[in-house]
Amino acid sequence: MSKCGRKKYIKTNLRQMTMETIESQQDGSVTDSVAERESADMQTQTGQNSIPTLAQVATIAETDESADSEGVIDSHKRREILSRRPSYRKILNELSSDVPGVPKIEEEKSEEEGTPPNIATMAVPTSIYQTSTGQYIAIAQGGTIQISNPGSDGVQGLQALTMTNSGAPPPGATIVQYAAQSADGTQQFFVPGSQVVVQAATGDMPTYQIRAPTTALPQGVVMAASPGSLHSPQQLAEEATRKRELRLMKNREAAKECRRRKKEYVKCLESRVAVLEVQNKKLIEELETLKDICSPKTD
DNA sequence: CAGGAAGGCCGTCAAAAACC
DNA sequence: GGTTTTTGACGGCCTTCCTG
Repeated sequence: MSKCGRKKYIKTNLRQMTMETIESQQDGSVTDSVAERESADMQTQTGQNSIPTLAQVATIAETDESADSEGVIDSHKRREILSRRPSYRKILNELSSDVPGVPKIEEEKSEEEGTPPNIATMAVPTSIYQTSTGQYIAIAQGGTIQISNPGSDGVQGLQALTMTNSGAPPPGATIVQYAAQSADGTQQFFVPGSQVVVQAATGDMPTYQIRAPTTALPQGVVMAASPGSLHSPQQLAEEATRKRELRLMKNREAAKECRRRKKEYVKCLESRVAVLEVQNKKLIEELETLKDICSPKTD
């Protein structure tokens, strides 16, 4: 198996292995779980898994090995074999409802990621726009504008502005416009509600102002209108690009969140394994004690 | 110290699941 | 049934550790 193939194999089977471990322990089988787990770990690392209950994994392993010799892997076939389980959140929440003490994965972000002190409220954004310098502007329901720097991690770096005179945008006229640079060295973003966000171009800490729009568009303004009002192929292309970037940004964040949940899920399973191992050990000891009591030596 | 192996993290794509 | 969310898979980049 190549380095990459091996790496992917381990990644692919991690979740299935841990789930099987938990499920087998839930069956109530009293075994030497430590030895078994170590054995399973070895099998995972060598890619030679042959545990009967992991028929799917074994199939993958065989496919993978034969693929190494043939040099071609049909990823679609893999997908078909690896039927998806419910989401980590769902599994963990089901686990936690069965077993008290197992933490739930909250719908909202956990407190450790908490709200930065400079943000009063984190309203759910209804529109997200990217500026020509890569910054993101999110416009929330209450007229709050959040500006995020691309280099920042997560919500850190978000800045909130509240529009004092935000009226409802004209129906069917959701328009965002952004300019590369205006003549006075500022950057301007035109947002729904006929507002203009102006970014000062100097200093490490950019400043933003909400202004009433001037009658004429500044030089260099690029307009991205709603699809219904698009005409030229260039505008269509820009709209498509904007949509794609928005989708990519959303998916990037979703992937981050998914990985965070996955880590939490794995942590939870590991702690659960530890608890069950202790339980198992106690039960074995209890069994031995009872055996001693019930079968006294006959001399 | 160079080079390879191993593993972690990230962005992206695509498909399944969930939602409305 | 269309849209959004979630997640497996993949490839790339980076770091760490080990070996010659």
